[in-house]
Amino acid sequence: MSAAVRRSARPRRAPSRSRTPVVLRDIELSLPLQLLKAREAAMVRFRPMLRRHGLTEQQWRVIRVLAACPRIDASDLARRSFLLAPSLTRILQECERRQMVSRTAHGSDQRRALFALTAAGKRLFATVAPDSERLYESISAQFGKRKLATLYSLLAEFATALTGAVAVGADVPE
Amino acid sequence: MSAAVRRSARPRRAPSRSRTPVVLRDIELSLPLQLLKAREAAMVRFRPMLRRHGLTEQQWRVIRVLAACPRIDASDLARRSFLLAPSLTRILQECERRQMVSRTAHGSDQRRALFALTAAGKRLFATVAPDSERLYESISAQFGKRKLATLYSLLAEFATALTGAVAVGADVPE
DNA sequence: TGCAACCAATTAACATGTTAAATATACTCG
DNA sequence: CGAGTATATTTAACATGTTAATTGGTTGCA
Repeated sequence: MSAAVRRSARPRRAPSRSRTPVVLRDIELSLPLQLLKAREAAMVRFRPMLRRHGLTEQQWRVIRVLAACPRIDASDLARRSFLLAPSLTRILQECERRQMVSRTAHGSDQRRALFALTAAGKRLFATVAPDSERLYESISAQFGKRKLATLYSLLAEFATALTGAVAVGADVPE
Repeated sequence: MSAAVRRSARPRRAPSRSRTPVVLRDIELSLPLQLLKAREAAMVRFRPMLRRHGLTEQQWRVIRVLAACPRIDASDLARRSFLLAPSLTRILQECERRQMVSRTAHGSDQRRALFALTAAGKRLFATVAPDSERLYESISAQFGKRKLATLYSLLAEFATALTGAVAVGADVPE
């Protein structure tokens, strides 16, 4: 309240916009932060389910990609699961140790390694996938399929606008 | 090419949708992943700038909040900077060590600690903020202010729809 | 052929994310 | 007042994020 008193005692001036004070826009207008919050709102639902299956979010991303792309090399796997190479190295080591993923040599290029789901890995995927679908559907229903589609579209546009335009893309083959 | 040959040799069938195979929707339809990609598209621009100033993304989040809320306690700071308490503990320790942030006791509640920017912390903020604004403006211009506003709005709706509805909110005062 | 530039994957080092447990202080109600 | 409960912060332990450096293998080309 004393603030209000002091305010009325101050000389009036136009509603800001005169100087350029060293005041950053409110942190609520940080897009990275809002993207993080939205992501966390979703992950809060997925994480406990994955945890019950003994998986981290990133391990599950790897398994999902491997379920769709058998015998993929580490670089492609990193690109598709959107993980950095050092993270992927550790994750794959753990997945191999737990016999979910197998590694084989790449015939012609000895630098590369090829990865695939083991039988146990496939079983795990088949077990987790329905739970994942259920959660996704419930989120989709709660938020609205229409709005969800719009959101996807805007996110893709945003990523394209920022990366595609400056050729920072992750998808430049050959 | 041999794949194309084999494909044409296969018996034709309706475009799926008959059984319910253990095939999760394509990973490109993972909202958490798309949110992460969009966020990364933006962070790729901010990180090098922050790094030049010797800051991590999270340290900068803390400093921004402190610049707007002098003398805030750790719980509020965690909420507003969207950091988990253990992360915040470590970040604040480092910020104190570097004399950017000071810690004082909370008069009535000895459990709490109050934090504020030091003079050096304020100078740092004043130095970094304009760079941050510039990058934000360039992103805003590149993506389009109209679309950016729509995106913000959808993200907020999404977070509210998912957390507000189940009272997982982070903002329940008193 | 041989070396220089390049490339895939890993390692290193440090910061943060995530969950659970520990510590210390505050509150509450008998 | 005091045991029991709740809250604020920290610590612990492990997984991942981030950048830089390293290790082996490949390729182009003199």
